[in-house]
Amino acid sequence: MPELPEVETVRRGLQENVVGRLVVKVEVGRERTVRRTSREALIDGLTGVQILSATRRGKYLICDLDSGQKLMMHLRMSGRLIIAKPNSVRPAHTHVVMHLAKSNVVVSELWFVDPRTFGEVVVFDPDLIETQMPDLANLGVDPLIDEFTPEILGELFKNRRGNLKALLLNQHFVAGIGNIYADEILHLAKLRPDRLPGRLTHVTLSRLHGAIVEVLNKAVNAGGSTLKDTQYVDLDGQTGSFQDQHRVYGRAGLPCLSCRKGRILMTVVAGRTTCYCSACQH
DNA sequence: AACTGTCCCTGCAAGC
DNA sequence: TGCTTGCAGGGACAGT
Repeated sequence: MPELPEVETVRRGLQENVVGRLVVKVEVGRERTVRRTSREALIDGLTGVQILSATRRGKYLICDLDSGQKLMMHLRMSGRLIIAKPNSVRPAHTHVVMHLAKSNVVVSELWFVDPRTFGEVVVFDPDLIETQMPDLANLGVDPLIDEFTPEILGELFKNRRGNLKALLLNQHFVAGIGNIYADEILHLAKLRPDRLPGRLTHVTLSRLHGAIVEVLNKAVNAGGSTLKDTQYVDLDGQTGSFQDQHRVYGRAGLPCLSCRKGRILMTVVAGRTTCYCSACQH
């Protein structure tokens, strides 16, 4: 599933292939992908507009447009952004197509492909972010962009109920972590996913902080994770390779690669399938 | 206020 | 073999 490392890999592809291009034509297939506004709003907001930047916050992709508006794209479960030559055969579930020009020559198409249709594409006015994009406006700390220290993590977790995994998954605290990386982070930090976050010691908070930064950075360097069911690929259709470094996700019943004593258990925590080591996570 | 459960949607795999 | 069923999951929203 696209989480922070996959979205960052896609962002780099946008930087390379889309920034500086002029959108000359926009097609919207399924209206559900543009449900936050409308088909007309997306077409009007993008046609004849130049894309100036490609940034990321958590799992959100945001592009500055020369109209003063911003483009937001979210891949959610199964969304993919693909760069293609003009008039190529499109895969099933291609819901938005942007025709991109360089020096007034159409050079490529950007496809938003999304089988499960949870993803979305929207053009919004940055002055209205609080009302139009409350989820984006209230996003938590991005661990690879914002200042992020064990102390900041401690402040975020102070007096919280629930469990560690639920907090890691909550985008209002730390932004960008999904189910796979939450499990990998907790395993590296040697913390049980159902552990209560109330009074973590400074040492524990430092370990968790270090694990968040390390896992996310390593995954970005590996181009993200491509799983069997979701077929995540970057803008050029390349798969990621971090799945080869997963130590708990998808390894239920197998021995722990870290401590070599425990087995990887599969349970449900925070309503999500959760894998952790029976021996080395406390 | 802050947490948990349900829903949205499709493709795939397991089971009968 | 061919159907049905269940599961996967990010985030909004409803419920507690």
